[in-house]
Amino acid sequence: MAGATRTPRERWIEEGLRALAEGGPDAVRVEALAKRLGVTKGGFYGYFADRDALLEAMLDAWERESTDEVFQRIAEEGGDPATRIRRAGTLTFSGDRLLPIDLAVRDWARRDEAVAERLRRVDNRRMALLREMIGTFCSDPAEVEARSLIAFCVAIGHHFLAADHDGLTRGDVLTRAADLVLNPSR
Amino acid sequence: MAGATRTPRERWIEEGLRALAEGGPDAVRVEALAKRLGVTKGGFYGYFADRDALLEAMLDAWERESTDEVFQRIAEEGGDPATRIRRAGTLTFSGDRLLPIDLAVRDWARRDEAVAERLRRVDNRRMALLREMIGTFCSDPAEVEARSLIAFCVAIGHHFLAADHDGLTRGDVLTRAADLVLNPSR
DNA sequence: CGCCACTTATACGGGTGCGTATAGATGGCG
DNA sequence: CGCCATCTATACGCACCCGTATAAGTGGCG
Repeated sequence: MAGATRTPRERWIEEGLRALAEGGPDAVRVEALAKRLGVTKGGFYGYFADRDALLEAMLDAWERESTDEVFQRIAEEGGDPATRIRRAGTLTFSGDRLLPIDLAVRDWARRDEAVAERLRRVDNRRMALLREMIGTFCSDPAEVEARSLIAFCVAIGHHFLAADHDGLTRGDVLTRAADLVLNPSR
Repeated sequence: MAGATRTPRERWIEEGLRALAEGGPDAVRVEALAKRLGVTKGGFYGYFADRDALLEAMLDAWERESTDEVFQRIAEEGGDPATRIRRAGTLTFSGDRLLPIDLAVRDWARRDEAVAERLRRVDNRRMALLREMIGTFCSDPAEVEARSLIAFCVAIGHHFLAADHDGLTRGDVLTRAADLVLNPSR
């Protein structure tokens, strides 16, 4: 039918990331992506050797997007330490786009060593940012590391928690928790 | 070949949970389980209407095992608040058995509302325990909630983190983090 | 021992998905 | 206009998996 409308490589990657976010790696199926793109899988194998090649390309895109781009925007804008930490968290863990992908990758990494290696690179850059920020008000290196780990764990972990908070909203409790972790006087 | 060796319902559930822990819900396949059990799927449908029935039974078993049994053992043994929190964490999140299942269920719950509902029940019981323990040294309800959330998020979240700690081990940092969260003087 | 209930093996139809092969359609470019 | 590279549709073989039907094997019990 078509031939006019090209379906470039990037579109396959983007649709793959969407599938990953919604259903995990097992949901990334060539024929399903093709259907959502309105084409058949005919052209897919012109861009990718096989399904694994797509998964690699997806991880490449995710890794770049969730480190370089985020860090660039953090650097451009300014603000005090706590504000910058919150902004980094917002950029990475809020948008409807990156967050679900991030969570899916984390679960994926538990079963695939290559994915775990990529996640390590990403997380180490984020932890470096946290250390830098928290180091501005905390001098004990061990405590800096502990507070950084706590902040990171809360930012990610709360998405895996289903508990209620007895009248309080999750947002309320998170705000209070951030005060405890990111406030020198506590 | 056999007929002597029965493959009771519980064995299917157990093998299903193992598959869930290793590969997520999509890895729970009737024929694959049968192969690992050394039988064919012939007998499976005598115990379960279909694959979904097995998944339900698996979740039933997990829910009971990770609440009632853990809480019973916590109650039997004693100890001060912080010790009991740590013991609860140890029972649930350490053993090689329950932990991977727990993490897999958490990711599963992001995509299945019925699973999320079960997880909510489990997490609420765990949060209640945390509140009780932390309430013994902290009087502000909002702070109790915040500290409880932090403790829970760290216990779960650190398994989804791949960051290194610059000379320190993850265990070192976790110990320090626990001090910060579970210590009244901090 | 010999029957019966229970468990299991085997075979089948239907469905989905991967990767390949091949033919058809399109748009740019000479 | 007409050719060619590029993208696309279709069809195929293979493999996996679900759920069902049916036959064969086992142990317990009379």
